[in-house]
Amino acid sequence: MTQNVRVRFAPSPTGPLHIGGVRTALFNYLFAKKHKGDFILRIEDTDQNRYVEGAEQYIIDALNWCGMPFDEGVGKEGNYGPYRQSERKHLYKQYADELIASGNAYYAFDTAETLDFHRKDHEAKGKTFIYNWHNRLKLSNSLSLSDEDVQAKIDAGEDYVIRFKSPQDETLHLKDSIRGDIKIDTNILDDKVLFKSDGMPTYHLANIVDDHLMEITHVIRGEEWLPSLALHYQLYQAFGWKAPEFAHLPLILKPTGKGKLSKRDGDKLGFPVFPLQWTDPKTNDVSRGYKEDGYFPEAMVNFLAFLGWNPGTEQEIFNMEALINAFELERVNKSGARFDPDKTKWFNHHYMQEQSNDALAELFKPVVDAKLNDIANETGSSLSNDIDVNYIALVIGLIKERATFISDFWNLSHFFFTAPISYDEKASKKAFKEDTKAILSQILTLVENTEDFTVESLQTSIKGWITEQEIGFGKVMMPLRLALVGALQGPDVFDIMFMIGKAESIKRIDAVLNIL
RNA sequence: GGCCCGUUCGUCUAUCGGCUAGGACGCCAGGUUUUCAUCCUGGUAAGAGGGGUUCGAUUCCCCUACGGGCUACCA
Repeated sequence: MTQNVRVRFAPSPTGPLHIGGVRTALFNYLFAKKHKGDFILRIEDTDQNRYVEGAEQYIIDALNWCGMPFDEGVGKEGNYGPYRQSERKHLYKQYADELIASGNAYYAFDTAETLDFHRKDHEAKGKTFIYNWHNRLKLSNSLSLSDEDVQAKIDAGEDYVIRFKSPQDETLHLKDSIRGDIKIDTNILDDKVLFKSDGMPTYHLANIVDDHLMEITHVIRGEEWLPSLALHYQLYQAFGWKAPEFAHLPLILKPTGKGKLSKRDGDKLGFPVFPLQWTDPKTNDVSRGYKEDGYFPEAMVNFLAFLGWNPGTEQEIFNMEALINAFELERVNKSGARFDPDKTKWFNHHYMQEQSNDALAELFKPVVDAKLNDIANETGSSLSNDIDVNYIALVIGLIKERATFISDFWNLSHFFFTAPISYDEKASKKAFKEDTKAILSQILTLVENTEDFTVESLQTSIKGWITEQEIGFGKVMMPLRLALVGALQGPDVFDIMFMIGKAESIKRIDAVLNIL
């Protein structure tokens, strides 16, 4: 009987999740769903100093927006809760004690100042201070002090931490599903703090205890945890527990410059690094999000999946279901991936085309209403500010292939809703010639005389007239377009006329005739 | 500094000893659209360097260089 796959995403609520974190969550989610397993959200809030209000809810909202809901976690209690480490506080001490009893850990009383002094002192000599076998006995802990002294210190209420007793002269053989075998000499490992003087466990202890208690089978996390793997392996060994499989994901690097993508890069480099907008509760600074910038979650997920993973085929468009089917940990890369905002846009353009015109119209309608309202206020004219959503959907059908974001819509479609208030200068020079007035007045007559105002009949009558008169198409179509749109851009001229209707078409041609 | 991980077009990547080194984004050119964009076609551009192993290395090993991570009573 094979064990049911259980993976967890275990962020720390120190702020909004950035796309590196989202990618880690995504790979966990894909792996879980691929194996019909469970995806668990555990909040690692053992550092009370770094807790940020709202961060936890943000993480949950972000996962939901991306379409990767968790099966168990905060607010979705399963059989392994609670899922917030702060609420599991009472659990950890006994495990730390167990390690002391088995000789795998010890009490340490060194103050932060002492340790700090040693670190600075070593640094000044070009060395690194490591708290382990080679200097343990010179420091203040239950290995260097007598049992009575230790007891006395504890009884006196002196602060202490519990440290892992890292072994000497051993070679650890670690396994990582992505990187293969890694050998580590235990002599260079330090005696990490497992239990803090504030009564909270550190990440290392809490993580191992919870992963064990929650029966996590695969730990998929960022590469920044690779150096801790040796400690974690040893902890499983010390407890006599079976270790899960580990997979360390490559990091996401800045688009330009050095280092891994950081939370601050977004606002600096002009693209979002967060899935959703985030307002810092302390400073009120707002950081933009993919959602608010107009990205579809499918586009972000698709793009993120390809940062460090690929299916081995030439297919690049994958929705969540397809990703779940294709995903394999074995095909995750080892090297860090530079983040490329341009490619995200390309994905967004693709997913834009897959959206229905009706759904997009619902989203675009408020924008149209607001814009028309602004124009009405500015010009004093009375424009309808309640455009039929079906009309908007038709407009979107004509323009969406040229849009990457919904925010592109207005610039691509304003002439469907309101007459041009000015004519592009360069375009005017190109389109308005001496004979334009004569030509346009003829067109005006044609338009006026078009009984059934359809694209076909307009086409037949205008194109027919042009052919008949033996004038160049450009001489007619360019000024006509300029009259309707205000610039030399946009969809087919006849589509535009049909959409805005006969009266409005006549009005716009007339307006140009008056200024020529 | 120490330890660990990595290194193919500008970027994301394919290749699991035998290829004219493939695809995508970007960029450039042409075509469609007498507009603009989309779209289509084509082009541009790469296995860090040096040693091995091998009939043959981008692929395996070593060294160097470079990049990245970690080095907290943070996760």
